Amino acid sequence: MAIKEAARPGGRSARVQEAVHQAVRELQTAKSREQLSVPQIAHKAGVTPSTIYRRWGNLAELLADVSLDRLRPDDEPPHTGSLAGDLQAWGEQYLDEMTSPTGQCMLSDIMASAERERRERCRRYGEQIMACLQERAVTRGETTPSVEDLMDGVIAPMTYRLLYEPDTATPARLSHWIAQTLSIADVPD
Amino acid sequence: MAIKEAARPGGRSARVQEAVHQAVRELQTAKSREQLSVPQIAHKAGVTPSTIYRRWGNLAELLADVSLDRLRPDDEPPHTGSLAGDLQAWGEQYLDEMTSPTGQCMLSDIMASAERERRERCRRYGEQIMACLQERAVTRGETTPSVEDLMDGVIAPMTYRLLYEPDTATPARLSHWIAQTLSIADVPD
DNA sequence: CTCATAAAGCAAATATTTTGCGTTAGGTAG
DNA sequence: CTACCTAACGCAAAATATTTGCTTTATGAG
Repeated sequence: MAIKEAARPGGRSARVQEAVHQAVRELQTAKSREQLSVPQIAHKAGVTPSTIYRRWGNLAELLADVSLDRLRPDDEPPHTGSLAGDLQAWGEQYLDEMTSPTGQCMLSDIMASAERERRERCRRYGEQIMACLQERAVTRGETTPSVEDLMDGVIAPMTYRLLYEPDTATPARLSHWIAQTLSIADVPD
Repeated sequence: MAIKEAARPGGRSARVQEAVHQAVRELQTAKSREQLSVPQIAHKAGVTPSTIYRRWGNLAELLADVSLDRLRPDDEPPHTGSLAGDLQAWGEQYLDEMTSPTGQCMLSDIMASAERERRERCRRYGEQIMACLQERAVTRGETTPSVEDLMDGVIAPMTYRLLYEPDTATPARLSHWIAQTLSIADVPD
């Protein structure tokens, strides 16, 4: 019986996961983090609390899982013709997303997770974007910093401010970080 | 009756806080984060759980409070005669501290706190160090980046890696960040 | 189709968190 | 120094959340 909801062909386990994630997402729009609880989510998802506890361990891990799931790159970052432009374009929409109440919650939930693995994935996400944009630049023949320098020069300050001081995570500062990082493109390691 | 334990003259409230913090610190050396609980801490501190719930709200906030308390600068960062040297010296001991199991827990606990205020304090801590070292440099007549550029160029990548990829938070990379940040000291904003 | 297994349901047992109310410590004014 | 006043604490009952042992069910392999 592979056809159940015509949705995801993942079997029962996948259906449960989807139902729970969905329940979390819906509840998050209505209630604040403080008033979310596992039994409540379980009820909305049509499963028993013990299913959630056995699978995710606790509320924090579940929320982190859901948030990380949402982080997937929706689509390819826009092409602007230059590395600086690509970085600015991608970064602006990312900042916009992450300074919103929803985005800030996502970041919080992810950081609150004890699982090292989760932060790892979060980092890889940024790294993939940087690698993608950098490769485009290389293809165009631009001289570019290493992916590592892009992480340190752009992703790091962006993330730092999103976490510690979201009001200062602005497009203007982003330009600054990009300019400085690209200006040292040819400084050897 | 101001003299009670000859310890801190803060009155009952301060005594309770100290007892609870102390209990947390002791338990943390013996048990893992998973097996810490409010009732357990309360018992060790000689208070009732409701006292802790009323004052801190929940375990996560209490742990964050204790961790942040430990973050206070023990003493003035060492003088080396140059900004690069001061940054490297301070940074190395900070990396050392924060890559340790204890340090990683502190960071986790702080990031898990919902209180924006706490992260704020965490940021100010870094900012104070940078401001201090920068002022020394100015006094010596060195040309230096702004405090903000130091935050973005040194603190941000350091923090990013401590949080997301602690194995790569190394003194060698620190030198790299410092060198690149100081090399753009005279680039106007 | 049948069997083996992993995941879910259920419900009882624990543990934690919240709450109402009485008590105490510390501060302040008289 | 004494007599309040208030914020914080203790206590214990009630409400919730979490864990756990056992049963049931869905899925995939043979």
